Amino acid sequence: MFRAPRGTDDILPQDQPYWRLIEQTAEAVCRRFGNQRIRTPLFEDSALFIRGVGTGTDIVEKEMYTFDDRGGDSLTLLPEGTASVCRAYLEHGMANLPQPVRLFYFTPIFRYERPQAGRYRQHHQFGVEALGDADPSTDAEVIELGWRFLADLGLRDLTLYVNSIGDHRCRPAFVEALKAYYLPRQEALCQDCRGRLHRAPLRLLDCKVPSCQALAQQAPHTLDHLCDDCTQHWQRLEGYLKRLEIPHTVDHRLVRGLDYYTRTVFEVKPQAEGSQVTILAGGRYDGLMEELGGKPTPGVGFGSGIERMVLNLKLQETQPPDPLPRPVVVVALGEQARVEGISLASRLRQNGLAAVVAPGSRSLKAQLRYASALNARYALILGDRELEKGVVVVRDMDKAEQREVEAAGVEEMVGGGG
RNA sequence: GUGGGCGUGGCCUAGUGGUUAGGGCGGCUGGCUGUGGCCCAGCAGAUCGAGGGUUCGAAUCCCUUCGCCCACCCCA
Repeated sequence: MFRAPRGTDDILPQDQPYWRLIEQTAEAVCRRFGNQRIRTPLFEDSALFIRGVGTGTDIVEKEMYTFDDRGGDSLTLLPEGTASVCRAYLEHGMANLPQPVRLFYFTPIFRYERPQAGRYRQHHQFGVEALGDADPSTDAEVIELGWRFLADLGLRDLTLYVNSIGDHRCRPAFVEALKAYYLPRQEALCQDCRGRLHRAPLRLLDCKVPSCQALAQQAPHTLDHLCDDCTQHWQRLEGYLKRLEIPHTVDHRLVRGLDYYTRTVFEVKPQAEGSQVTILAGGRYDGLMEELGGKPTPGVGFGSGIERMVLNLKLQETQPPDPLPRPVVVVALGEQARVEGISLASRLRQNGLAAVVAPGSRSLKAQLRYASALNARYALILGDRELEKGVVVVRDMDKAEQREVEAAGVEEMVGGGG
């Protein structure tokens, strides 16, 4: 027996209402904010991600699905969404459009990691990017978009965490300050953190080991080490968020895993305790375009995990609307009637109704049972008698009433019930 | 990569060494020779994840392996 590969999932019909709700909500919010949809390929030149995401990151070091195609090119399944969108921006000269260019996308994301609750090797993200504007009002706009999206979805008890991690000018000094703080305290760090001290010092701040958390509490704050421009950017952003009445918590220990972030970073988590719970996260990435070979172009955006939103909707017992129409089921007795039944169903569908033909070679009883199981509004019964008289028996499955109707008049009879 | 839990028909599950592995849901058929939902009956469907071992005898005990889940790492 074949099974879906580890860490992948079939999204079955019963879950589609959740997905539809999320996608429709996202699209509606984007429309209101003036963001347009973009679809990029599922794989890209491997170098795009190596350059964009950063060579030191776990994603690049051990999580990418990379392969050589038959022409010898190294390709990689998207491990995140932003790099592709930036590539498209540069490739299509979007710098010539009014800035910022506001985009959104839905895409599968592939990362080779051990699956667990809320984490998959293939998951799906709704992402938003605003490209070409460095002003903090754009950060605020993107955060507002994400916040409205989650609110419209009906997710409750969410917390928005924000922080600024500075830019290429002030971050090096902060990292030095951080090291200066931690070096004399190495003894107290967990094994992982001793390694981080040299490889990824910022990550010391969000270690979950209690002893490390205690140290992180006292560690230098990024906000105290920002350069003037970054400070001003941060203060203006906070002002906008307050004016927009978007509740947020400043989290000094919020850093992000991808190298390209500058200044603003943010994350949204539900109250529920757990680890794989971030449902939306993003930030500003002013150096990314240049890194990808384009002219320096600022950008800010976020990604949100659709599976995690489905998870949370289910946890809080939100019932998504399920607009499945109740079908009309055609019940045919005998081959002659079947031919007519198939054509009758076809006519109904062309008139916009949902119509299915019950499986043949079954008794009337069994076909009606089938209609019942499909939650049919009407059963249309066709047998030799009806064929002779040129009628169809229309059975109302809810009222358990039925009557003969001229074959030509069936649509009207049944039209309102779909 | 590391640690823990769990693997019995499509789904849920009983069964902790002893005759043909039991039940529920779901599926199909029948209970009217042209009438559903309830009820009743029947049928199909499991080499008890796989391999090896212990034993007169293994779903049950031991070993190995694979898979799933959860957690760490990291992330949406």
